[in-house]
Amino acid sequence: MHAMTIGQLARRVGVNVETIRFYQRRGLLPVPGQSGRGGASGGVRRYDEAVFRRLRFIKSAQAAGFTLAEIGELLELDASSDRARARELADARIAAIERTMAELDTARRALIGLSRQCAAAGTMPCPIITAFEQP
Amino acid sequence: MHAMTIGQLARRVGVNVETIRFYQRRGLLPVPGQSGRGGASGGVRRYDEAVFRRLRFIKSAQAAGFTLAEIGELLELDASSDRARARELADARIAAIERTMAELDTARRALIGLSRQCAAAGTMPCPIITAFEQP
DNA sequence: ATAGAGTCCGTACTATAGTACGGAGTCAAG
DNA sequence: CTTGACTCCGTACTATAGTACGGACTCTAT
Repeated sequence: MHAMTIGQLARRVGVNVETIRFYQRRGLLPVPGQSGRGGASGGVRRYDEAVFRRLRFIKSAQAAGFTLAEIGELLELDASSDRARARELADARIAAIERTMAELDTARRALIGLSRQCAAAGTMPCPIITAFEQP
Repeated sequence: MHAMTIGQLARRVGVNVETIRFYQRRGLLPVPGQSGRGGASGGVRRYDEAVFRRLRFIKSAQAAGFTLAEIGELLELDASSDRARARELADARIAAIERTMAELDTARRALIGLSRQCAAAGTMPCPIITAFEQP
């Protein structure tokens, strides 16, 4: 199941081929050597399970809200096994997530109330619009 | 309290002067006429309460997760009083917020568990790193 | 009346996360 | 042995939301 081409890898993880190349340029993914038997540098690069897992790692971490820069750092920590720093990053991310969630919840409650008011005809200026004019 | 300069307006709302100019270019804020007594087009533009409220609206809506494009639409709806469309936008935003919150909560729970595991020394490969290698 | 702060305006640049394009080379099947 | 799909690589472009810069002008206070 290993030794995929870039296209197979991309399909398997559900990303664009160009995205993989972009991650390579950013140093997030290794660039395997070409398997052009002979010499110089011809041939198609082959990707193994390790790269697959690494790419999946990037996508999971991204879903957790890490930026590519932070993910890069996590990947380096993997090599250096600096657990304290990894925990630091995780804790910072948890705090950021909690702040974001609180903000989103405020906005959500406000919008739900507004949508209901708006649905109930009668009030003349649209409450959704006017609500945001307050501080 | 009205008839502010752009800098006063910016300070009052807590944005950069350049940001106001940017919103003007995007058509989100009106560009008042210059008050250069005389003629042509010299002088400093003056901003009144209406612009202040509009700018505050933009910032509030943005905090609720609306993009500038959506905010532009909301502002146009204000003029046309298309309540159904405003409600549509609000409801779409509520749904998007709820999806985001669910995702963030999943990530948050995962990170909390990982951070705890990582803190409890013993496990050799850092769990924060390895966890993201799973699907 | 002159200095200094602030404004006007256009253009250019930043960050983040990709997407798209085009030519050259490679690989597998018919 | 050629066709067609895929890959390689560099460069360029996209979207979103601003920031920064520089010269000319205006306004206010001393």
